[in-house]
Amino acid sequence: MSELTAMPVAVPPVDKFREFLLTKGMRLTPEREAIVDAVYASHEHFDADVWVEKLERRKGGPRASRSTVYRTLSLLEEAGLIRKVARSNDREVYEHDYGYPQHDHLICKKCGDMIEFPNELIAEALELVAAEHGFRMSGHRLEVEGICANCSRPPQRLHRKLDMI
Amino acid sequence: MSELTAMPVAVPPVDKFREFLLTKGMRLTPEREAIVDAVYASHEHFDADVWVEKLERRKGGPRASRSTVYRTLSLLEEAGLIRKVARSNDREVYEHDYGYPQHDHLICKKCGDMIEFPNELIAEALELVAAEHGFRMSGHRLEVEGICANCSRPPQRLHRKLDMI
DNA sequence: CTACGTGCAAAGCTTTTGCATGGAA
DNA sequence: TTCCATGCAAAAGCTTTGCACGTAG
Repeated sequence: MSELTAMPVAVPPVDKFREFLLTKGMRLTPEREAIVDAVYASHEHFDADVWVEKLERRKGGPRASRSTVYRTLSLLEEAGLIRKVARSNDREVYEHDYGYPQHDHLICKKCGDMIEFPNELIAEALELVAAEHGFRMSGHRLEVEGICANCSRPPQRLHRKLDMI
Repeated sequence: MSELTAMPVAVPPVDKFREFLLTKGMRLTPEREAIVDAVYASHEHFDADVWVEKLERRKGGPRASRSTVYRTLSLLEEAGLIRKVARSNDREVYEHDYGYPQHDHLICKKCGDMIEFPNELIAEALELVAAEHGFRMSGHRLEVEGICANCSRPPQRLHRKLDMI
């Protein structure tokens, strides 16, 4: 997630989450808080296993079991804090959906890289389509598949000068 | 798949498939043919299990095992005859990608209905984005999520006249 | 005292794979 | 004879769930 800049947010994710939980009569436990913190510590894409690995046998700080991680990710999604962007290696890939501008992804079939791009144009087009169909749109998932610039470039030698001889 | 009209195709799917298999040194077996026929018998969306159920213990006509169905669907996808459109109930959902105009889907979270819409605008936007990034696009998958017109309409009585009293 | 949460292990699912058998070229 | 394919059953992998135990309120 290198191209787009994070937007400053008024309410920190944790608070947003606590709020959401309240409306459902649930609590912000240390485990849940640990997961939100972890997830929002960086803007990288991630899957459930990333946090299971880090939180299950953690030394310092609160731990969280595999079940709790999965359960909490579902809650975070429901709360609108994260969203599923794609599938990779049979795993759901998530990213922040709060405090971050709308975008979609070009996914390289070769190296697996995910390139973000802002999607205003597409979002507008979708608004139109939805309106036409009386469809109350709540979100979308767009995965564009292909080969990225790097991977489609023919392999080059490290020392360009040699080519000029 | 009710909104868009099928386009007449010069080469029938089976032939297209046979052609594809040839280039890979593979054969069009009765099992494979049965699966293509089944898949192209209607324009409905489908998942692997649909055909496993129908073909595994079929009485008349050629059968095909679960493995063969999965393997053949992969081949059909590779051949460009079908494509994955979405996931539903943890299953990949496919549709025809040959002899059918390009489109994407509005998916109703309530009734699960998938509404197709032509996607020229979006395709164009994607061409642009891809070009900007030197990305060689080979396809995309767009799932628009929300509530369809039917499901968002408040429940109505069958006899409208009663409402007019 | 009641309701919500956690962790563990087991179950659930779809999809993939190894392997022996069978058949086309 | 030599590959390619099939079918069966087992494996793989992620994700979900049942259950007993804790604990906040």
